[in-house]
Amino acid sequence: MIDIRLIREQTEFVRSRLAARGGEAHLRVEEILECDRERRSTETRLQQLQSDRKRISKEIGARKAKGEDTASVEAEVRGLGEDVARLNEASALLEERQRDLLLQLPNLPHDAAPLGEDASANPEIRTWGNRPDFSFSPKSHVELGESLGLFSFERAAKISGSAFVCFTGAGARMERALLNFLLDLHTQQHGYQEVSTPFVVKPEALVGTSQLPKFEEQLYRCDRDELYLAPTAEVPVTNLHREELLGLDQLPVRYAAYTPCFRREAGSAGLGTRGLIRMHQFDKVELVKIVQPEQSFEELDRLTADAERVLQILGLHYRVIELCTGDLGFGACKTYDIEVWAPGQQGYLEVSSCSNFGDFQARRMNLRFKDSEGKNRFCHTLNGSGTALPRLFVALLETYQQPDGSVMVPEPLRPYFGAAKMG
RNA sequence: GGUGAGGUGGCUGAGAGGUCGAAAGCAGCGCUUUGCUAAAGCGCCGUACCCUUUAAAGGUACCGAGGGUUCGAAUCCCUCCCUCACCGCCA
Repeated sequence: MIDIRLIREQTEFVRSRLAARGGEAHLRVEEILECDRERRSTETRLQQLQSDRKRISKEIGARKAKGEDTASVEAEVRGLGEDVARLNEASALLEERQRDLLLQLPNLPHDAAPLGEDASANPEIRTWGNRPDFSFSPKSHVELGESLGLFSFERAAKISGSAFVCFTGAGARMERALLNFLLDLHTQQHGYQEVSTPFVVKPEALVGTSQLPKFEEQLYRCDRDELYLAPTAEVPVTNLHREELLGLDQLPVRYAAYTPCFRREAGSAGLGTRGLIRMHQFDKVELVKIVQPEQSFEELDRLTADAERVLQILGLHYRVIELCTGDLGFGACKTYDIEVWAPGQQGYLEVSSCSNFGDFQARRMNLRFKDSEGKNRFCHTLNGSGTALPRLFVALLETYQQPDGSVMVPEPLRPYFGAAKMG
């Protein structure tokens, strides 16, 4: 959520930053300011009336204490009550409307974010490793996995429909191996604390991290209980500290968490044809940080490096791109995507998206800290995948496939997987 | 699911229709005194919003949430949420 005072006082700056995203957000600014003006003038009138009422009521108390008659004064103040109630209602309505409008507004891109309209304008920041050479034509993970009996889409479809998968045998074991490998790496070598949260969350939590109110159609909802399936661990983990006032000594908070992620993928066509790449449910290890504002960009670089380390250890070629203003997610002010090379796809797959949200989420969830001068300020929040499991699985299968259709397991995974190859 | 007890500032905890934004204690900040890994005394010390300015002053609201009664609600009434205890059910 953007600070209404910033919008009020630096209107042109806000408008131009929003315009850099493309879309229509910047066209809403005038509407918000109009609502803000009306709200404030209503509040001022209300408060004047309340002040009058309070003064007179105190006088009544004082007179009664002296045993004087107060009937005439009471009659005088009685009429005020209705006016107060009316203005109170109007003011509450305007405040709610202003909040709704602000919740619909995306974050301002960071000043240094590259300008651009869409993904084609995302600059490549760096690459690591090289595309592997094959003496044969590399197969897709779908073909490899199904012939090795690692997973089945057909069986998953029987129980849950399309775009679900059931890992089986060595595939199920590899999923579990990757999970343990990732959590161990981040908690033992990168300084994250492991948390295991509920997977089902309240709407307030989703408002806090900004999936709601705008992206409701992407979420699985349990209507009877007003709960949603978490689309990413970002939601439960960041909201762990909602409505809190943290001490400086508690920062930075660094969490690593495994959760399944549930996404309706409404509007995505041809979902079922791409194997493990886009599914309604997938596993992910997420990294989340809550930090002081002064440190958030440095922490973003470290977060990205921590996620990259996964691919380096597994020997997978990847590149890092930065999202341009037009491709930036709703709540992010700066984002790096990590894309791993998938030989069977002859393309890069996004396995991690590392973002700094500035105080955008913290304002929504009222997450603050007490700074060294004793002032309460909003924290900055960050998150990034460390990493998504199925796409990592895809890259491993396609990168380490052998001519005979078996797949070598990279050395660091062997203790977790329990064997040197699949098949 | 049932019964009971509770939800008050960063924390602990009083208050039971008017002078209560709310005692006291702890923590924190400042000063004083004495001195070595500290003690005592005094003072300050909630948040949000509004107005005016951006320095200070002022105003309004906030005692789990939302309604109601009243000239006036932390205090009385209703609904809901949460916490704790016991019982029931159950991985």
